[in-house]
Amino acid sequence: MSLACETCAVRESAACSVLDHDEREALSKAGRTRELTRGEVLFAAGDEDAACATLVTGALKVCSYDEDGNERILALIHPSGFIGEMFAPFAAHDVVALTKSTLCVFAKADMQRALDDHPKLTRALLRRSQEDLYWARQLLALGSGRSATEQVGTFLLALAQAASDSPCHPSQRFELPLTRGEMASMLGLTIETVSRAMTTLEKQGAIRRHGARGIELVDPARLEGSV
Amino acid sequence: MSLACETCAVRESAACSVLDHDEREALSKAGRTRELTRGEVLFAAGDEDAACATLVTGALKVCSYDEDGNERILALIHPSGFIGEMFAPFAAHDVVALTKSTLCVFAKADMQRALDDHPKLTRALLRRSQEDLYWARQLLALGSGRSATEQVGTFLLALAQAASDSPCHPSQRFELPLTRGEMASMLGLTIETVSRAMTTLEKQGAIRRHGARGIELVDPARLEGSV
DNA sequence: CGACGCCTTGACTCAGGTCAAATAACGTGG
DNA sequence: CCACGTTATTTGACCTGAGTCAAGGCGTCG
Repeated sequence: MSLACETCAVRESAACSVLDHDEREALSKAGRTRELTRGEVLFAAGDEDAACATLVTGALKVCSYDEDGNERILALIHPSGFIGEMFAPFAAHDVVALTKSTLCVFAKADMQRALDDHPKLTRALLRRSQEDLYWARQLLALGSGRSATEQVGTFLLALAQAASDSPCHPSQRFELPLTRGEMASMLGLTIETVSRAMTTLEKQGAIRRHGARGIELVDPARLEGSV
Repeated sequence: MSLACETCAVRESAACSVLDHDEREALSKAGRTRELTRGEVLFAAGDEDAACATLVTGALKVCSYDEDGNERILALIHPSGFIGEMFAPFAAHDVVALTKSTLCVFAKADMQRALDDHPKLTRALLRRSQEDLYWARQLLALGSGRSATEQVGTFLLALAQAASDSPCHPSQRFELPLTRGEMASMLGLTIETVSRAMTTLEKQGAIRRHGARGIELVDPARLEGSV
C-alpha cells in the first residue's frame, strides 16, 4: 500500500518533512503504513533487520527487560518521532504500542538508500537522534537526588507538555497515556510508590485526579519543587 | 593552529575517518586542537554557540547538576567520541575532562558547513549519535531492579570493556578513570554505597583491588549476577 | 612533617520496596 | 442496561537496602 502523505498528520513535523514533494513521493513508494493496537510489538529486541518507522499517531514505548522479566521503559515515542537503528545489525530494545497507533514503516535497506539519496534526510534524522539523546539524559537526570514524589511530579509535567499541541505550554487537563505500572517502570519505582506520590500531590493541591487516568494541573509550579 | 591528522590517534575511528584525505585536510583547517587537564570545562550548560569536538585522547564526562549542586554524570566520552549538539541553540549539559585530554574542536558554524559539504560525515555522526543513545539507555536500564552491588559490578565490567583496546574482551586489569564519587554519581548512588559494593565484590572473589583505583577482574561472570 | 583529598568502615535512620487486602474502573455477554 | 469477572488502582502494615552522619586510614604534595 502506498502512503497518503498529503493527509499525513505529521506531514509538517516528521523527518521526511525536509524533503520536497517529489522526493517524498518517491520515498513513500518504499514505505507502507501500519496500525498497531495497545500492546502490539513493533520491533523486538534482537530482531535482525528490524525496520525503521515514523510514528504518525498514537504513542510507543521503548523498553528492555531485566532477567526476572520486569519491564523497564527507556523512552516514549510521540507522533513524528522516528524509531529504528539504521546501523546496528539488530534491534537493541523492544518497541511496543501504548495506544492505538499509526506508523509509516520502511525496510532498513530502503531507508539506507534514502539516506544516500537525500543528505537533508540524514541531517534531519541526526537532529532527531540528538533530541532523543537529550531526552534519554533528562530521564537519567530525573532519577537523581529527588524524592519519589518529586520525580512523579516532574514526570507528570513532562507528560502534560507532550500531551499539549502548543509547543511550550503544558496542557492543563489531559489523560495519562500510561498505566501506573508503566509510569513506575519509567521512573524505576514501584506501582505503589507512584500511586502514593499521586495521592500526595493531590493532597498538596498540585493536581486533581479525574478517574484513574485523567490529570488536571492545579498548581504546576508546585510539581517541580515539591516535598 | 592546524591539525596533524596524519599522526592523530583516532584517525581510523573518529567520525572524520569517513572523509578522504583532501576532505579531511580541508576540514582540519577549520578546527584546532585543544588540551584539557582534569576538571577543566569544555562546554558549560547554557553556553550559546558551544562548539563541537572529537575526543582524541583522555576521557570526558557529560553532567548536569540538581538544585543542590550535586553532580549527576550522564555519560562518559572515550577517544574518537564526538560531543556537541549541532542543532540546539545552546549546550544542554556540562562537559568536563576526567583526565588530561586532547580534543579536536570545531566551531558550530564550521561543522554545519562540513555537514552540508560531506553527507558521509553527517551519516557518520548519525551513527555515532545512535550509539550514544544506546549507551544512555543502557545506563538507564542499569538502574532498574538491581541492587547497588549488581549495579557497581555491571558498571565495572563496562569500564573494563572501555579500557580494553580489543573490541569485545574486557581488559583483565585496569585503572579506574573515575573517583568513587564519580562512579556514585553515574549510578545515582552515594560514595559510601559504591565503596561498600566494591568491598563486597572483592569479598565474593569477583574482583581484586590494587590501591584505590586499580581493578583486577578475577571472576567477571560473577559481576553480572551477584547478590 | 602536616594538611588535604580520597577512600573505607561503622552505627543509625528512613524512603521506598514488599506483601496483602480493599476498592474502583472496565469490558463483555446476557 | 445490568451483573459479573477481570484488571487497574489505592491503601495499610511492615521490612530492608541504601542514605546519612561520623570517625579513622592512606597517599600525596608542598
